[in-house]
Amino acid sequence: MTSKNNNPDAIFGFFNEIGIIAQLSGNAFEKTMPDGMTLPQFSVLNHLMRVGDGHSPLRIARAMQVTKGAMTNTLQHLEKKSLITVKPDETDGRAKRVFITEQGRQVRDECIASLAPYLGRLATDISPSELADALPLLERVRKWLDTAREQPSRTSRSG
Amino acid sequence: MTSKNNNPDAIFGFFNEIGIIAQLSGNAFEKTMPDGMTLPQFSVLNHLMRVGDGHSPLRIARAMQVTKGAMTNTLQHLEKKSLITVKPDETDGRAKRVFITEQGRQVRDECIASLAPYLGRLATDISPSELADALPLLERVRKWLDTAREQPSRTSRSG
DNA sequence: ACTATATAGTTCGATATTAAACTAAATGAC
DNA sequence: GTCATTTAGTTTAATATCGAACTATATAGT
Repeated sequence: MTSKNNNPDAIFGFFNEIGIIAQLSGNAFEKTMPDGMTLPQFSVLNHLMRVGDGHSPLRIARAMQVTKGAMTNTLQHLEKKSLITVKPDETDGRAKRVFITEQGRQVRDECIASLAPYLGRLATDISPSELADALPLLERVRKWLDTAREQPSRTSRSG
Repeated sequence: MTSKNNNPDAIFGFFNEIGIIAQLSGNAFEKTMPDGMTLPQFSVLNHLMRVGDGHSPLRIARAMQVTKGAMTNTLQHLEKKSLITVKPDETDGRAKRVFITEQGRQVRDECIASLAPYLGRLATDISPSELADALPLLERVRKWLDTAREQPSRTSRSG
């Protein structure tokens, strides 16, 4: 009887798995992290290292696909731990600029290091190339969702 | 220089996309939902319809891969809205049994119905069969995470 | 029976998320 | 220059999550 329309089922199953994986992997991640490092905090730290720092909170929020309120929260935590510094933007009085500190770099490196054993175990059972093969579809889905989200109001983007 | 070790990158990218998709799809889902229906609440409702009701909160929590605390919270919300009823288990004084109400069934059906247009738009751009093709890998990853999670303590499972 | 342990569920504290209201500064109309 | 609109960031109120502490019941060992 479930063959009536299998489309919804496939889509549903897909997003259901995605949701559970996100949750389980996030938990596993934070459990391997030193201190009280959380996934969003690490993501920002990692972002600052990869694409460079000095950008505005809003720009980082868009890159991470979270709201600016969420980014304010995350940045406040990181700043309290002295892993980043936030300075006012000289040329724009309402903007700020985010910089990673030396301590922030160290912590980020430690996080990556402490993650290695776990990733190694994962790679033993599920080959990274398989994961890589799935990436194009995931990116397509993510971009579709991102676009669909902005269709109604067409705010933001291109920040 | 990023070619030094591409394994972590592939794995990282995979889970990063997964995380963002989970977040965006969850938001999109809740935006199309009537009332204040949330994804976890709907998931429980849907679960009760698909596998049948009368099970314990802990069993449902395990099926959804969340903690029992999270399930307590979700069930309390659903019960407040009269979408489920929770009765004591006759044969086990510390357990409860969860039942979906008639109103719960209706709301669940309305949720599915209100979701259809969105799924239709999605299916136009990304074929459901592509999503279905990705399912086996996702399931494998999910199960791996689930197993790895329980390796240290070996609690629960098989509820 | 008594005691120790395990299980079911709740509560608490920390974290996160969104959406919406709000403040402050920049930009544009005129 | 003045006023309206947009943009950057914060704050607030819901919701959710986890993990750990806690209560109550069941089970096992002796």
